[in-house]
Parts: sequence; C-alpha cells; structure tokens
Amino acid sequence: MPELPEIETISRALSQGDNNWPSILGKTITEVNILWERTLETPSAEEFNARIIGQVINEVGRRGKFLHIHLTSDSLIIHLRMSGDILIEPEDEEIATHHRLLLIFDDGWRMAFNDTRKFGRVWLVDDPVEVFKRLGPEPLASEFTSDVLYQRLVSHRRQLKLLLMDQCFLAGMGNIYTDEALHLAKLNPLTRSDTISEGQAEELWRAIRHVLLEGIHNNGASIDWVYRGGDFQNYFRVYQRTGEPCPVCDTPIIRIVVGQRGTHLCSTCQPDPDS
DNA sequence: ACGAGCGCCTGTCGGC
DNA sequence: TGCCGACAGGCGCTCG
Repeated sequence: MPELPEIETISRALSQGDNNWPSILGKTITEVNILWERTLETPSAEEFNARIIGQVINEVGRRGKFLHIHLTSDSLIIHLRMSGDILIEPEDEEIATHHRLLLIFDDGWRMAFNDTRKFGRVWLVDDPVEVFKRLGPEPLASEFTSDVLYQRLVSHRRQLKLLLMDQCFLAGMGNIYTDEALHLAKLNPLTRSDTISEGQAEELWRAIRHVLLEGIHNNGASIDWVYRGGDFQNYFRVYQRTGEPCPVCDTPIIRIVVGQRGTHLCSTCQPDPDS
C-alpha cells in the first residue's frame, strides 16, 4: 500500500475522526477477533488477546510506513504492506471478506484491519524500538536536511531508486513517491548514489519533501481497492502513466524494471546516466 | 556492499 | 468463454 502519506492520512483519521467515524482516542479494547492468524507478527494469538484486552487507546502516530497506536502499557504497531487498510465501523456490521483482525471497543465501534493479500503485519510490544530500530530518518523531520541526504547518498554506491526505497536508508518512501520524486528532481532511477552532486542532492531532498507533502495534502493516493480516501492519484506525473506525455516536456513516459519493481520515468527529463 | 530471485497472497486485466 | 501470464502502493530471505 500505502506509503508515508497514506499512513499519515490514516493516522490522522483515527486520532481526529473523519466523515465516517469518530476518533478512537480514549476507547477501551474489550474484545479481539483474529480472522487470519499470520497477521500477528508477535506475540502469539493467546498472548495478544490476554495482553490487549482492557487497554485504552491514548495516541495514534506514524513512523515511516508503520502505524503506531499507543495503548495503556503497550504499543500496537501495524504495517499495511501492499493491500492493507484500517476501518472504524459499528461492531455489529457484517464482517467483510478480507478483514483479518478486529478490535472491539467499549462503545459500539470496532477497528478492522482489512488486507486482501495478507502481507500486512501487526505487533504488540512494550517497547516500539523493537520494531523501529532499523528504520532510517523521517523524511519530513527537521533533522533530515539536504546535507544529511547528501552525506547518506555518497556513503553508498547504489542505484538511487533502490536506495530511496530502502527503509533503512529513509523511512516512508515506496514505489509511487520514489518515481514521482526522481522525476521532479530530474534524476534517473539507475543513477549511482555516489555520483550525485551536492546540488542534485538538494534538488532530490526538495522533491522528496514536496511529493510527500503533496500526497498528505491530498489525503494520499487511492488505487483499486486500497485506501479509498485520497486524491493524489489524479496528480501523478509519471507513476502508471506509461505512454502518456511527460507533464514537463511531453516526451512519452516509459516503464522499466528496477529491483523487480515497475519504474516510470521521462527519458528526456531523466536521462540515463550511462549515455 | 550490492542486487537479483523468490516467497508470501489475492485479485484484475489483456491476449489468445 | 476459459485459461494463462503479467502485474499490483512491500519486505525479508538467500545467494552470487
């Protein structure tokens, strides 16, 4: 799924409420329904049940692409992977086909983790660092400066696209926002990270922050069945626009494969580093 | 250190 | 119509 802007959108919708549901802050978890056991990364189903019941939701946040729900004494951490979504619904509603985990609250509402492809994972831990320890910087944090990005880029010799999508390098970028940022920065996805200039790193830094903020502003992107709240898909410059004109120069967008992921670019704006 | 290949899953779409 | 491969917003693992 969902990349940083989509998780941020969901996080805000959970803590503030939205058109379809109230805020979940202050609700007490009274019952659990585990519909696909492998959704639980840790702990076991039995321990999950025993530990989470009775805990109150105090805060909802985000780290990279992880949703972080702060409970009375534990952290409930959710990764939506490719097809996950979170919905708040009345507790007596019929259970949808792809619901994998339900948390039932004390006031008639429940939280559903819906995940068609079953790649999503949930952790219940007392210390969130257990899950977050390997993550790179938050791209929207003030500490993540253009110079930090430059230093990190030149300390590796990797293709830009693969590095930007590596969550240890930077937390939150996925296939869509990486393609969009590289186009905005006029950089080819195959460019080796150690060949980049300070000026190019600054352009890339601006582009990353620009596309992420643009995504958040539009409540994320909605594709197919996945998170249906946002509009950003209407503003894609290159992603899934193969054959359509580049918004900058009208050259048809091409699709290549980088790291087994479909990659969209303009061959004029983002010339191949080897040619 | 780096990147390719594969597994994990379900669903849709286009070609034959 | 049915079948079959390609592809889909992610990531962890193994293997050169």
